[in-house]
Formats: sequence, structure tokens, C-alpha cells
Amino acid sequence: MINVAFFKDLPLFTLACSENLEMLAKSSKLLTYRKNQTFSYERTKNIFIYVIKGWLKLFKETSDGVETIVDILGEGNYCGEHFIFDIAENEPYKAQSISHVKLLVIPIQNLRHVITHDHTFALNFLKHNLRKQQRLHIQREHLSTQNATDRIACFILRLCEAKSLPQKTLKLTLPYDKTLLASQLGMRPETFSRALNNLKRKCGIHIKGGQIDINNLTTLINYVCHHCSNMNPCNVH
Amino acid sequence: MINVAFFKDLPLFTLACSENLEMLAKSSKLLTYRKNQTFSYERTKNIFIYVIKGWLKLFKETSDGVETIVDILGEGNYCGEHFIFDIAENEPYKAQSISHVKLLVIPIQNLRHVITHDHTFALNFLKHNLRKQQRLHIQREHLSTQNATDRIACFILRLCEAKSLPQKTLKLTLPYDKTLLASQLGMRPETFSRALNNLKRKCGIHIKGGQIDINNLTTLINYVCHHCSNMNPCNVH
DNA sequence: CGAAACCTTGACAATGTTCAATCACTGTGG
DNA sequence: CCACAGTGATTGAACATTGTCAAGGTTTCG
Repeated sequence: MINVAFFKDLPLFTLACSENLEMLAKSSKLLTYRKNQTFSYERTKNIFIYVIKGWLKLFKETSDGVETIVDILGEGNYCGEHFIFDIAENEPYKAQSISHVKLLVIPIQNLRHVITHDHTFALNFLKHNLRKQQRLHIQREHLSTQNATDRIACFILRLCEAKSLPQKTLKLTLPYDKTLLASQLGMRPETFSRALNNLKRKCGIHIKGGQIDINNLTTLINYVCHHCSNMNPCNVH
Repeated sequence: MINVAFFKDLPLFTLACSENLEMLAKSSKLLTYRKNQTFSYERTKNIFIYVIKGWLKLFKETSDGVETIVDILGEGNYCGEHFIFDIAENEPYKAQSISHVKLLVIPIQNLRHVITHDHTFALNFLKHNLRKQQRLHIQREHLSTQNATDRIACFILRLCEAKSLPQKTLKLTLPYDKTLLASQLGMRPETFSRALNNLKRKCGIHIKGGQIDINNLTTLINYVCHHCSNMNPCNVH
């Protein structure tokens, strides 16, 4: 059984009452997958997934056989919330671990029970979901207004901010491979590769494999943020 | 003062208890705007807007001066939900009536009071919001995987389904002007115009101004739905 | 080492944007 | 009632961006 304190420490669950936390702890499972495990994820599975560690790719296929990324979930992200109210969804998904990954798997009926009986928890859940929604909004805006280079620059910039590094020069690592990143940002790997070269030239950044060195963060901010309607620089992770 | 029964009839509010409905009815306002009225919409206004009738365009400007559509709200849609928990948002918005429009305007603090004190209402609110989120997901997918013609075809198809018209042949009217529609679908008016011509040729539909005649809905469904990962044909309005 | 997966590059095709010109429609004032 | 201005819609031509396909380079891992 999962430790109640473990649940209590997760931002999404921290406000649930101890009785409910106990029930969740009893009914949930912690699963780990090594890299590149794929499993289907449908309504019938009746589970909610919360990512404890690593990266999980959600994807599905269009009927003409093209794989499309639904989402890429990192630490603290989750999926399956639409199953709570049984909202008709564009199923079925598949999920794939794109790194070593640790998942908290909660049966939907238990989560539904908590959300319908614990008002404080429900409000916290709503709040988290509104943030998720806001990220979606921004991604949608970027897809319709920014070109490939802009979108990559914005992604990198948000990587910097997620690390809360206010320095002007810094090093960071892409969280997963470039092909996947390209797909998440709505472009082909070839386009991604070329756009990254644009960024090197225009913003004086250096890229070697997944390692990125940024000489001057301000140059990057100046480059990308005025194509965007958010406050500059944005604080959306 | 607004009639309590009026509130009770709105899907978003129907589950609130009568005491809260009364409070909302007392504190809210019904406003009407004629076409093309613009007003700013910021956190400081502290209002939640629910569209009773007509179409409301939400937009903002990037710092290089380009207008971008945030959303276009029709009957039963709403905005301002992120203000409830004071979620940092890419403000400020502007709003513009793109038809004669009737808005229900609720002070945020009153809505917050109801949502934090009325669990049943909060759950219903969450449910509605999850549907909104799902629409966002699909729009994001389409922007990254479908071309202009596909996106228009999908939009038209969903117009048909929103009217619950199962016939094979039907007539319908675009809800607002083509320039705006183009912008909402993430393309230029010129591209929209040309893509619409593609649709005429490929799917045997006829377009005259904002009037659309569809000879054979099946042709349209066959054309668009296999570029999409949703169940075919999709039931997302 | 060798295979497989990932990444990059070039050449070219497809798609979308920009700019300018023109057309269609609508409402206004003479 | 007509002329006219203003807005929205369409079209063509030039251009920019992105996608596709094929080839070769790089990295990783057994």
C-alpha cells in the first residue's frame, strides 16, 4: 500500500482530507516502466494517471494511419480527468514511456468518489485543471500564429524559466529526443533541425546533441516574445 | 434584478442551490451590445461572462501589433473562469460583439463564493470546463496535423452536427464573416477563400456568400474525418 | 564491431502568405 | 433613386515556409 504521506505531498492531492487520502492510498498503485514501453489507454481501463517521475507520451492514430501526439506529460502532470464525468473522448489513446517513468495509477471510481465527496479537493482539482487549460490555450495560439523557429525558441525559453534560472547565460538539456519534440511542436523532424539552425544564427545559442548553451537569454527573449500575446517574458511553464 | 428561474435554466447553473442562485441573480447583470462594440476585458474588471445569445469575439494583440483570436464564444459559452482562482493569464484581452449579443455578467467574487460553497455547482462547473478543454485539445490537434482545407471542412461538418441534422443533404449559414472564421482557424482570408474553392471541387458543396449547400454529407465526412484522430464522424461541437 | 535509431542535409514539391488589383455587397447622403 | 464610400471577398503573381523523399552522418547499445 502507498503511504498516505506520499499522497499528501503531491500538489494535486494535498488538500484532500486524511480519510480520502487513505482510501486513495489503498486503491492506487505505483507503477514503473522502463523506457519505450507502450500500453493502450482507454475509458474501459478506468484509470487516472499522475506522473511522479519521468516522461509519458500520449498519442493516437488518425484513421489514415498517422501518429499524433496528444500530450507529453512530465512530473506533476496527469491524464484521464475526462473519464471522471465520462465525457465522450476521442479515444482510444496509447501511452508510451519515453524515459524511465514512475506513474501513480488511480482507479477512476475512487477518484470520482473523492472529487464528489471532498469539496476542498474538488476545488484544488479545478484549479489545477484551469492551469492545464491555460497551457492548451497558449499552445493553440502559438500553432496558429508562430512559425517553426518561434515555437522552438519559445519552448526553449520556457525550459529556462521552468528551471528558475534568472542568469543571462545558461546551459540546459532537451528533455527528450528531437523527433518527439518536433512532433509535439507540430512540425517534421527535418523542419525542426533546420529551424534550430536558424536559432543558432539569430540568437547566438549553441547546440550539441541535446545540450543547449545560451550566451544571452535576453537575445532569445527579444527574438521570440514579441510574436506572442503573453506578458513578456512569459511565465507559463 | 434577474429572474432566478432564468439562471436555473442555464446548463452551467442549473445545479446550484436556490439560495446561491438568488445571490447570483441579485448581483449579476444582463447586458446587450449591438454588433461591433469593443470593450477591454481584464482581471481588474473581475467579471465572468456567459453568452446568452449571439457571438462574442475575444482577442488580444501580440507585442508586434498583430491581432490574435483567443476564442469566439457562442450561446452557452463563457469566459473569465481563470479569474476565479486568480490564475496568471496572458492579459489583457479585448472583447468584441460580432453580432447583436446578450451577455450575462457575473462578478467574480460572487461566482467564487458559489463555487467554493456549493459543491454540486462546483462539480457541474468542472464538468463543463472539461468539455471546453476537450474542444481545445481537438483544435490544437487540427492546427498541427490538418491543412487549411481540412480544417474548414471539419468546421463545416461540426456546424452540421451542431444542428443535429442527420440528413444527407442540407443547407446552412456561416455564423460570422469569413475573415473572422479564417482567423479562428489559423489562416489568412486569402487562404480561406482558396481552400473553400478546393472544398467545392472535392466535396461537391455549393457556396454563395455565407450560404452553404451540401449535396452529400457523406462525401464531406469521407473527405475530412480520416485526417482526424477522433471517432468518425466526430460528435464534438 | 555492427545494427538500429536518431539526426542532418539537399533537392524539390506542396502549402500558405503577402501584396496589389478587382469585384460584390451594403448602407449613406445627395 | 442613384452615386459613392467602405467593408469584405476573391484572384493572380511572387515569395516564404514547411513537407517529402532520399542519402548520408552520428550516436547508442548490444
